[in-house]
Amino acid sequence: MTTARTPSEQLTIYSGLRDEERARVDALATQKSLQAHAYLIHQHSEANCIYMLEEGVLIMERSSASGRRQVMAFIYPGNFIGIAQNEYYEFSVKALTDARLQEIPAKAFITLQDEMPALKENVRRIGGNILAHTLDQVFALGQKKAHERICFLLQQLQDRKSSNPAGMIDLVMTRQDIADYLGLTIETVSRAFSKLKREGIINIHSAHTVEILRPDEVREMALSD
Amino acid sequence: MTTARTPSEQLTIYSGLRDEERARVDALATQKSLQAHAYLIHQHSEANCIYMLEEGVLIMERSSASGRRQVMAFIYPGNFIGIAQNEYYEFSVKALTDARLQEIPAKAFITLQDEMPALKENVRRIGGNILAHTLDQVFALGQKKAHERICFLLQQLQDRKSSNPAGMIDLVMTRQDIADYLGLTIETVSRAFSKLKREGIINIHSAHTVEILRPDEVREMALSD
DNA sequence: GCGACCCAGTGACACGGATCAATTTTGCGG
DNA sequence: CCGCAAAATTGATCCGTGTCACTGGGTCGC
Repeated sequence: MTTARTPSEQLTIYSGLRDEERARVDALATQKSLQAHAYLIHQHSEANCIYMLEEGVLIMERSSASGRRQVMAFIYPGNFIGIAQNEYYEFSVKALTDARLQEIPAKAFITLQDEMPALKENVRRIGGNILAHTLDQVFALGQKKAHERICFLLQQLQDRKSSNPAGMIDLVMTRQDIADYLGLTIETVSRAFSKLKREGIINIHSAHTVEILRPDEVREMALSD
Repeated sequence: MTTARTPSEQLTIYSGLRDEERARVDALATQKSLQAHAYLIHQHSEANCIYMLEEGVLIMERSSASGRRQVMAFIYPGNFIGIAQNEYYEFSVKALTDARLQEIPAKAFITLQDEMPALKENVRRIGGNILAHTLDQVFALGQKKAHERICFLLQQLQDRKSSNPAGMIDLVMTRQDIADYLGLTIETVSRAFSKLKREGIINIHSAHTVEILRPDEVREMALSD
């Protein structure tokens, strides 16, 4: 979803649940941890579990037979995986950093929703947010130029609570990951960053740390409505 | 979703419901009809209803302040609108032809799901299909060349039961609609069609009727995994 | 501390798609 | 059936991004 639609308090499956209800959800969950570069999900595998990320950053990607790769999302703490899934995952999920997450069996989770309307409602809304995010991405890929797509990404990262204050953004992912997320090549990503820096819109402290100097212009270019 | 994932029988909110359950859903619905070019939904309006299309073809689009337009989907009979929506619609929906649809108040529909797990499950799966479709579109826009995107669209239209037999496809939409769906210009769309025709992959009977001559090659180019 | 490797940045050039312009075709109202 | 307007096609040219090649910098292992 775009910035304006993002509520300041993060929506989770627990939102608005009573303590005993939370306990029932927690009872289904098991802790899981993941090392950097390890895979959590392989494309086309059965969608047996849903996941909630607690710490670290993951990347969701799809690769085609012809070897092309599209990054669908970067996943940050508080985000969910597999919540709007049918029989099979249609993407892989890999850790960019060491990560810690909760794993919940999909079947049991779905059953539990039948008894807990509040939980069902949370899931529904999370699903809505995921779709909204994906539609924003469609707009960016279909309509935006390279430097605007970069702003689209920067704005998304900025909007996540995990980002540092004062417009400093930590780019955990590589240029290749960014390129595959935005439908560009690494060279074009690099040049777009340079262009934004030349124009004084951002500052590049290191390849993985950029600072937004003119947030209004970044937001303007990122917008899709 | 891609072809392989499309079940031959169409998933609706009624799938697997008992007669008396269907009746309860139907009790919420009101018939609505729409003339060609009329709007059903305006971007940013409150998401009060969900819709099921019974007849005709609709287009789902988003326009930005800068005047750019992205078509998110073409909607055919049996498809749903607004089922994975949060507070506001983030797109407009317009009729391409005269259309007839069922309108169901969102609030009541959500409440009804609390009492009917089978209904809830249908909605969940429809939501999953919508997301899958949107992820396919992300892949196409991010990774595919013009003529491959055209095949992507042709394959989608082919997969809908409403299309005529034997590879004949009726393009209800204009070249501009196609261009805005695929992130191209009308000229590029036109040239891509010509190229596919030149190569003997399709035949163009009229601007709005194309025939797929080599279905395997079309599918191959349309695939995203 | 040195070399190897990986990642990022940049320049030269190529190419696909956008833009601009002209023409043809289609669809529709009279 | 004719005439007009809108839609689609086609050609010429331009521009943004991709491709290829090279360089620099950071990191890790030895």
